[in-house]
Amino acid sequence: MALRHAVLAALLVGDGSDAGDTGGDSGGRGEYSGYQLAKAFDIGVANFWHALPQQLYAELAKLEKEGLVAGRQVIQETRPNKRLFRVTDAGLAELDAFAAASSKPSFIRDDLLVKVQAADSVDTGPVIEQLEERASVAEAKIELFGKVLRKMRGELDEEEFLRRGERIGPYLTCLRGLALEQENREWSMRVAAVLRERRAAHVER
Amino acid sequence: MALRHAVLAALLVGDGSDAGDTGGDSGGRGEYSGYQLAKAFDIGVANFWHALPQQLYAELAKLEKEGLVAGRQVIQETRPNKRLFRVTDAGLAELDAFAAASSKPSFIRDDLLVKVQAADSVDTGPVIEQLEERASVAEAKIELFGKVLRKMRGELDEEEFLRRGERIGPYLTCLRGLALEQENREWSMRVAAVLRERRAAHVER
DNA sequence: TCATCATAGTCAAGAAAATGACTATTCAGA
DNA sequence: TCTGAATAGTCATTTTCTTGACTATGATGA
Repeated sequence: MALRHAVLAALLVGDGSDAGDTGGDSGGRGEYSGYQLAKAFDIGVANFWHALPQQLYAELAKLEKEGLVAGRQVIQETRPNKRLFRVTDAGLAELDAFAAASSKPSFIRDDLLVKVQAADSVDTGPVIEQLEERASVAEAKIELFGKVLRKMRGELDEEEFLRRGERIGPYLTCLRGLALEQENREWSMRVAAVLRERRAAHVER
Repeated sequence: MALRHAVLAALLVGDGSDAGDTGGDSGGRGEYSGYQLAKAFDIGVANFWHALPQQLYAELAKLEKEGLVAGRQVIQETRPNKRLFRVTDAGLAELDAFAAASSKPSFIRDDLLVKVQAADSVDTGPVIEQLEERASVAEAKIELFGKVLRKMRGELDEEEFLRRGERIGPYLTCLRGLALEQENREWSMRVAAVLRERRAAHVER
């Protein structure tokens, strides 16, 4: 019972879609199809919540049945039809209650760290490769986040934006993603270097 | 099929136990009871792999059935009897294969980040409290990790240890945990401050 | 023209994980 | 003497996740 809140939070951000009707302010609430949501999840929310598209579709269906989101069919001619969802007032109330309740400790699971933990007992060759691969993926994400952040804050500088901007939630979580990936890159590169040196020393010996 | 590798990696570290027999080198492999493993997981492995005690017991039983770990009964008079497990050669081979295979992308899930993402639409009061709570928990972990790292490297300084120390895997993962918690603390404090300021501005308005 | 990508989903089986309760014993402290 | 914490586990139910399919259409590129 927790993916639901991530979905609600992601839906709230709204916009970023190419959905025709920009008319009618819905109280800062956006509209997404399951498909769009899946993509938004991938780049934004994935920094703190991982989920597969199938889960999102299933969760949206459940949320609709419970009245926390409202869906409407959009018939398209050039594309398959889709259903757009927006958060209802009940959904907003649910999110508010969630925010007030105590948080579960954060949950992490990382194969690569397990491999590093076992580095003294296994062949480090492939592990080094994976660390370098990860560092370069992190690098790419860092650039992406930089762009996303610049776009979100527009003309304002960061301090200014955080003080007066409307809708800073996604900005703050994106900052976290950025810091995480920077840390990820630093650590991966350092560990790769350490393991490489030790391999070299081992061969010479 | 992945918790198993985290368990194997954790078992390899070994030692830290008060088990009587320190005689007989087992090739750098330690021995743990399920109970001890659960505690070791909590402080060490939990930085990159979260698991409940029940899962560990279940996984140890499976691993034993498959011959990847070997258990032996230890009869105790002052305490309930226990079973100690050590990784077998087959277990080591399994870990090695795992290390060589490609890694799944890391998996993260964090309630508090979901709340921050929704910060523009919910009451931020409780969220601020939770952020501050998290910062202080992170602070405590930072100190703990500092101690653990100092203990692991002994007399040597870090560079020296990473070059010549035996068993650096757990050290490297602990470094990661440290960096993660530092980042966690910085971010939590900053976000709490930003949200506080905005609340204040909102009231004045 | 054929292949493949992007859009927009749905379904079902099986593995894994979370939850919550339950059994025992010993030791320390109120 | 009673309570509660630490040690050392086990069991069963439910929920959640993962895996791997399958259905369509339109646009893009070779």
